[in-house]
Amino acid sequence: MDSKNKSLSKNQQIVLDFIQRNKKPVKAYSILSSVQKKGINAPPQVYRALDKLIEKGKVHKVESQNSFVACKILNCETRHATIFSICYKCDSASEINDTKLFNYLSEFKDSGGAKFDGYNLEFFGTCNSCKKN
Amino acid sequence: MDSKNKSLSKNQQIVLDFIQRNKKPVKAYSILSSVQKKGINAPPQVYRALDKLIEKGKVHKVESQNSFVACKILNCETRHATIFSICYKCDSASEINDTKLFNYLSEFKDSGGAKFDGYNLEFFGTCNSCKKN
DNA sequence: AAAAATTATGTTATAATATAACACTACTAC
DNA sequence: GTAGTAGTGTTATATTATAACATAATTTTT
Repeated sequence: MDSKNKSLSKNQQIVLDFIQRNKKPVKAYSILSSVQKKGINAPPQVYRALDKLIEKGKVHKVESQNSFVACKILNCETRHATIFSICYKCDSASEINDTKLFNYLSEFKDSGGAKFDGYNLEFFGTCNSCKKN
Repeated sequence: MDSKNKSLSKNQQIVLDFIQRNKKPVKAYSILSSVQKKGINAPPQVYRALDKLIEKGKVHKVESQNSFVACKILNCETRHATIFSICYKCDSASEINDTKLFNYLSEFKDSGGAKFDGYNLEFFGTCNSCKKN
């Protein structure tokens, strides 16, 4: 077992393993049907695992797709500060790890001068592999 | 009828009127139940109107809430370049109209140097009225 | 180590969100 | 004036997510 996953429960680990095996974001019911052989039988088991994995920063939800993707940033703790680029042709999503943009958004203040607690940014475009085709 | 809404169909106008009357984002089925007296009876009628209103830039979808809000930016044509601040206590959402941030995101390039076609940014925090309470 | 509190699991049922498919109508545009 | 496009109405169904309840495992406190 991965040392950084030590604190995960059985179902959380099963769900995370599956998500990590996929390059693209996966849907909750796709997770469900893929882990039924491991003893996870019903939607609440998947959604509960997802909730905890998101809390722990292991997984992010791609809001515009209702899908879930593993965080590739080592020891990511930023539950609520995510930046994705999403291909509208093939639905692939990759996390953007751009320090300057990250800082810009983290420091951004509302009209009253107060910072926000978090953000979710999704860029839409054509991914490199779809551009070639 | 509002001149800038001239090209809207009957159902589109009914749905937009309802959304505009609400300060907060509204849910599709809440729209449905509110416009049944106007002759809209079924979900597809609402979702089709929403799709067109979004295309026309009159309405934006708040992805993290599955809700819909009227665009307050005059003659907004930016279907796919939205910035919201969302209160996680009361679920209110307001569109942020910050030219500098807008430009920053519009000019942002992926690792291959290509611009994106659009983006959706949602900031999360406590709105001013919830801060007071 | 026993009691209490927290976290996780398993299960059934159902709520909430969204679309497919089909028949028909209205409105452009040439 | 007919061909094409956009809009409407309807039924049924697909997809996404949670409520509610019973039980078990783990951790924390005493």
